[in-house]
Amino acid sequence: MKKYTIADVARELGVSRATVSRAMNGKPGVGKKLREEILKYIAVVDYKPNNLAKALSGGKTNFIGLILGDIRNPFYSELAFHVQRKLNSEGYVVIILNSEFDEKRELSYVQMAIRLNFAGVILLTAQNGGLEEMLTEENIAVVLINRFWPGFTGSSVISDNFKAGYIATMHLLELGHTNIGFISGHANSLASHNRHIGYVQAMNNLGLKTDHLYHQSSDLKMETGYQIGQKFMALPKKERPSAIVIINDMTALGFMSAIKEQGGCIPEDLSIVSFDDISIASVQGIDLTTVSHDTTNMSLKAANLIKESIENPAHKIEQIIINPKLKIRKTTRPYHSK
Amino acid sequence: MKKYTIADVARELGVSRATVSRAMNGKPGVGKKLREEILKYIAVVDYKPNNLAKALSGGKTNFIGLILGDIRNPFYSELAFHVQRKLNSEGYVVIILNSEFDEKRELSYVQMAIRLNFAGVILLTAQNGGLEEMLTEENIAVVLINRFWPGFTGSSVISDNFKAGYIATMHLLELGHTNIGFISGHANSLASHNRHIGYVQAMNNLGLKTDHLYHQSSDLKMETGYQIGQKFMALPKKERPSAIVIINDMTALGFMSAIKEQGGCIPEDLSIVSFDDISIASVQGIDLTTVSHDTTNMSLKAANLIKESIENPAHKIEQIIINPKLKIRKTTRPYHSK
DNA sequence: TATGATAACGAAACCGATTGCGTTGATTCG
DNA sequence: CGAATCAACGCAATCGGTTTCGTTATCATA
Repeated sequence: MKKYTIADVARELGVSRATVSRAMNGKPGVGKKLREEILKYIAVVDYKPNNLAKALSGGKTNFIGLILGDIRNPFYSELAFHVQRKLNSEGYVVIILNSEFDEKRELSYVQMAIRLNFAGVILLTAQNGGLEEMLTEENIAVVLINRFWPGFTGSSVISDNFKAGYIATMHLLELGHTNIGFISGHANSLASHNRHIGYVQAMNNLGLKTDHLYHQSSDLKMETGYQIGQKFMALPKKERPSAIVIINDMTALGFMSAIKEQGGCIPEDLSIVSFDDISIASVQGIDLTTVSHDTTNMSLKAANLIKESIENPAHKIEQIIINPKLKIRKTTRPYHSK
Repeated sequence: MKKYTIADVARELGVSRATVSRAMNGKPGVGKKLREEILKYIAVVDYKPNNLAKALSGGKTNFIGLILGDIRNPFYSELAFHVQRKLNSEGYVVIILNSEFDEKRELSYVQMAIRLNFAGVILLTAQNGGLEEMLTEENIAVVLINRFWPGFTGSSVISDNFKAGYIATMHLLELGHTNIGFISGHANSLASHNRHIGYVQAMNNLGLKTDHLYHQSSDLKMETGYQIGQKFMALPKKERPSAIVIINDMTALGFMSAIKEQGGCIPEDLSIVSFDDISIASVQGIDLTTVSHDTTNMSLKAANLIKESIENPAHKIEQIIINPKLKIRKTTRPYHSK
């Protein structure tokens, strides 16, 4: 595989490198005939410009960073998959970065992205660290998913998390549950916050107070859900709620696993509804009742937004809201006392 | 965030850029005292060299490509997570690339990696396309996971897939099953091939022929497993095996889901053992009997191997074999006729 | 026909690093 | 004390592109 450089192409064709560059990039300053000749030659020898050099001079790479919490969480990996597929087909290279929900790591990734002239970053993690000032002044496109901060001037795609929390809770209320617990996510997560508000709202609508109800928080991992589940089973029965809204499917999976392991039955003893609708939520034996965000759609929207804001600097800023849908499966059932 | 360049640092310190470069990279040609002064200054202003420029001149980036089939598959995402974490901590940026099991895409990723002066690539996908000649001559480190080709001169880490197939099958045989089916993976996958050989060997040891037994193949996706499961249930009962060895957990999950949906019971009607031991395999309600490869360990080994072969060109080539372990859970049970 | 405008192209600087080579100064040795 | 040696450093080329600016050729217009 011989590596062609722009100098090779220029030499072979007897023109200057500048001309080849202009011809490739569709810039004026090259005659129609010569341009065609150059493009044809480039196609024949399969010359591809070196993106590193391009970035060094031109300012931007074709790299897009996708910063997320943990790629092992199917919700993230499904999003990442579709974002990557879409953006690849548009000529970008997407770089998945696991922050592990650590603000420091997230920050250092963003710094790297800026230093390496990434064309853009998509921020998916829940934190809201000191990224604002850093990102707004820099020449880098930013798209937020399920996240926002005051004064953010880019585009974003957000699931209507308030509604998600609301419909999840309403479903349980309609089944007759009143003692409904909540397991939230990271303290500074917008998604978690809004889902909780939706939950509180739904409860309040029926005159139910949530202050003293069961409340835990998870870092979204299955293991953590498992631990919370173990502690739950250690509770006296009368202190247990009859239903719980859980911040994400993975936590719910771990939680349910602990419950069943200790002899608990779902949904007989406890109804559960969570969020994300990851693909395994629907397998038989799991059958998780959960709120779906239409991950594929979210990914595509985010990919389009970042593409747009990179390629068309004067694009209009959009804030896309994804409509969550409740998928009723088998982890919820009508309330029955005792 | 002011962007420091090496020229800034040099100017501030009143030395040449060359000296700064040499000081940073631990190369001779700088006095002890001056070197310390430079390093201190660099630390204070938090200057980080631009990797793009570095790559352009020096030849190598600190990028390592990780080419895999589909990040949505937990087996891959778990591997990717640990590889990335380890290599990050060593100063590399790992770029996850989804081939979607398409040889063409895999090829184009490898070309990209070469063109962009990636320090190395880790190949995880099952294919065996025309990568050999391309990779061997290029100045790029290569590590193979669960994959090999004749004449490959790099390091690799491979699960003992023959043994994996063997112990999976032996487990079923010991439970009294004799009519044992097999669902394999991609046709050109080494892992799939060797697991199948292990299966055949175990069967043959007991004088059992496998020629006319149930045999399907999957592309490792859950949906595909589901489809295979549906077709399975359409079979007359007497044509169904009493146990099946399935190439990976995700296929097994989909398969089992279809079985249960159609009223089948596992393990009562059908015993199943698969491979990978992804984290959800152990949740209550799934309890998949599966063969574990110690993913974390595989990842770490692979990360170390590529680091070694990048940083120490005269490294000795290693081929690490991972010992698979059977995790017996609840999808297998003794054979009972009718 | 002379003049000005415009399009097409090349020369060279530049992006931010690394590195080969040349120069300087100090040290060592005869 | 003079010469050789060597460590320490600066200069400038280089990587592979882009972009500014200047030059030349072409064409239209007066």
